[in-house]
Amino acid sequence: MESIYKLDGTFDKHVGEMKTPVPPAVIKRLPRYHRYLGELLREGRLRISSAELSKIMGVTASQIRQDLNCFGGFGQQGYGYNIKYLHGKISELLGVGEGYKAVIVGAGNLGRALAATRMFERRGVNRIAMFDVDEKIIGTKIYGLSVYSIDDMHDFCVRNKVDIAVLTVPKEAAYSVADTLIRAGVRGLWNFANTELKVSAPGVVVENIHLGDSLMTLCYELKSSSDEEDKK
Amino acid sequence: MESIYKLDGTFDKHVGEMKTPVPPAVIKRLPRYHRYLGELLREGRLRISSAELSKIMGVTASQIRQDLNCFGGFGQQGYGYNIKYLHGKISELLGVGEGYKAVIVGAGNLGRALAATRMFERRGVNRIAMFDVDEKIIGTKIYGLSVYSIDDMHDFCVRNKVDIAVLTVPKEAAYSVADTLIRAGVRGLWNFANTELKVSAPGVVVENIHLGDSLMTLCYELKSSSDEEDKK
DNA sequence: TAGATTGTTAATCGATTAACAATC
DNA sequence: TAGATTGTTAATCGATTAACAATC
Repeated sequence: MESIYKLDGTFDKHVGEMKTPVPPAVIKRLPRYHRYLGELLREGRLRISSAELSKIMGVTASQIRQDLNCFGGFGQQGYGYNIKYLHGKISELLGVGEGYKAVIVGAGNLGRALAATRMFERRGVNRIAMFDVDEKIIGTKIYGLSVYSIDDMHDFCVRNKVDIAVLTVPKEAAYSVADTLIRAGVRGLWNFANTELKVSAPGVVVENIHLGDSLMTLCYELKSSSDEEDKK
Repeated sequence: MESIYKLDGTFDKHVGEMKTPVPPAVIKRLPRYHRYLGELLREGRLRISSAELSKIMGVTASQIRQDLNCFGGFGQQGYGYNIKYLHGKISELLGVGEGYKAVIVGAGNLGRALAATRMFERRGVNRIAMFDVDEKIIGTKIYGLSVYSIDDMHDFCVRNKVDIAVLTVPKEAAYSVADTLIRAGVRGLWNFANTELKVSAPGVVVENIHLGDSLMTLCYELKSSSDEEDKK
């Protein structure tokens, strides 16, 4: 079984031309592909077929091939997909390795929890500071991250060209904090405040997290599954 | 402008017959409707038209009417929707008020953060305990919740008929913890461990949370929006 | 070469939107 | 009643699956 893949992970075939705009449904699935491929990579696997990946991920092989083809021919007939190459390609598409700089605003429980994870490094995002209003913790370090006064946030973000802000503030504060951040040039808001941030500033993107929605979905499924039991 | 709605929120029209199975796309939207309607309710609003709600939520009025009609005629021609009635109906559908009992497994940063929120009460879910392996915190209380040894988890869950477990444990522990919980009769797993729990036990439902996926999506959008800027 | 597996087209399915008659 | 707004059907759009020819 021969391969056109070279050792350095490059590819002989002419690929990578972005064709039509990538469907939103495909984009939503990319992080999941990225996760699974990363795992396979860590296991030392070199290649995988759409059929095998489909079994692992619980989707159809057809969907995998269709999805990956939105970005150009990543695979090779008779061989499958090179895991390292594919993982790298998806990383690229998702902006891993862009070296984005992030700050965490709000050093409460959730802020601390996020400060403690390796989630950011893993995706090439650098956390460089935390901000809070609580005098007692300003000046301290939380998991290696310095906590500054929220009064210094604007200047800090301008000076350090911060790309992303993680909002773990009370919902009453969300809009004013977001406003300050956007005026300081921050373009990505990851919002955990208990409100849906709607921002119209051009070039600014927001990802609203609603854990409560997920809890509700769980309750719904729990209820549905009980209802079904009852029917029997 | 008259109304068929009575003061107690009931409804004269014959409604509520569940027709065809509700499309998954609609179910995914229900928590969001629930949130917005809850907010309108707190603002003291009594009724709303699909047109107005569509503006607030950023979806089409057509979709709202289509969605709500999956569950029966909740609205009234010429009047709109009664907010209290509609909110209650969606609560019911989602299983709010079923009085589910939940435990939090893992008293790390995220576990604490979840213990501190009012997210559970708000949705009628009662947290009744936390579990951890750390001797130093076993026996203490975190935001009013007693922390027990994970060794006692099985018996506790059986005795108290626990419905839902929130997993904030290291990913290495996730499967063994999940296994213990399921054997103790827990039927809903809300999984924050950094791995996708696949459970085949009948009647057990799992909601996997991958915050990292959301961060990646944010990076993707950030990158796309920069790319667009560049084009100009 | 023969076998495996992709890339891609065509068919199916489901979700969204538009339009308007029904009706409050 | 007249105006407003739903419920519902039909049209459109997008996403998924199936199938197979291309090709490594």
